[in-house]
Amino acid sequence: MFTIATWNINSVRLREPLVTRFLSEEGPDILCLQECKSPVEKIPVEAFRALGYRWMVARGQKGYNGVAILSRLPIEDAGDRDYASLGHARHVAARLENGVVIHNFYVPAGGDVPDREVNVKFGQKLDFVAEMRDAFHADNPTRSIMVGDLNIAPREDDVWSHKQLLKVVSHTPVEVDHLLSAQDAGGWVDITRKDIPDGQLYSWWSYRSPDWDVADKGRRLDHIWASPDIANAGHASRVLRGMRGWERPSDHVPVLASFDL
DNA sequence: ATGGTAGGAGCCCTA
Repeated sequence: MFTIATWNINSVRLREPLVTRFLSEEGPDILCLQECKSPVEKIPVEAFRALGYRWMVARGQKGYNGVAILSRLPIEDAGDRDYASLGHARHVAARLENGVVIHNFYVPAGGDVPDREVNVKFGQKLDFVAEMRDAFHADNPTRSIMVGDLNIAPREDDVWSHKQLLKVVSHTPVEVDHLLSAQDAGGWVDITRKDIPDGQLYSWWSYRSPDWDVADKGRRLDHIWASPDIANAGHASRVLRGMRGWERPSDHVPVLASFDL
């Protein structure tokens, strides 16, 4: 059995103390980070190594994006793909000794206007997810787990107001269609919603909303999916809402799951 | 219809 967590950290260097606190308190076997905003060589690996996280597979760039997989189980680099040819560090994969492959994604946020004719970034987001769909269709993933900040909240109960967010990037029908097509192409099972099927569930609250806890205008942007052959092994999903209230928090909180593999 | 906050780089971009 192992546990896996995904967390958009919004600067791994600034929030090194939060990462070490989380690793100490929760002790996931694998932690997938997004928005590290750091070249790989400047990620504070020694602090993580001191807590037993001896392995890291990462892709980075200065200032933007960046994905890393920290692990206290041995992992090897399983490559990356430049979805939508953006030249961004938004995907990396690692392989455990038991053959399970972990994909860590940071899907583009997509800008403010949900129209690719007037907002290039929205088109890039749709293209990115369409290429994920094509890759999953071609690869037919098995013994695989995919996690990350997908920047799309697919279900009505993944947002604070379905009606008010229908034209807000992250919950528009075209984005949801793209995401569900990618999920379907790989046969991926949404482990978080398999375990927590009912009710409002969020992993992100904007920095711009003070009083985030009371207002609770959240969205579920962070996901853990499993290939269909191992979906039954996934269980014990959690979303650590309380961490949004930590000092100098990320605007995202960790999502966790366990796998009996 | 608007503005609200945060991080990194470096006087503006992205989220």
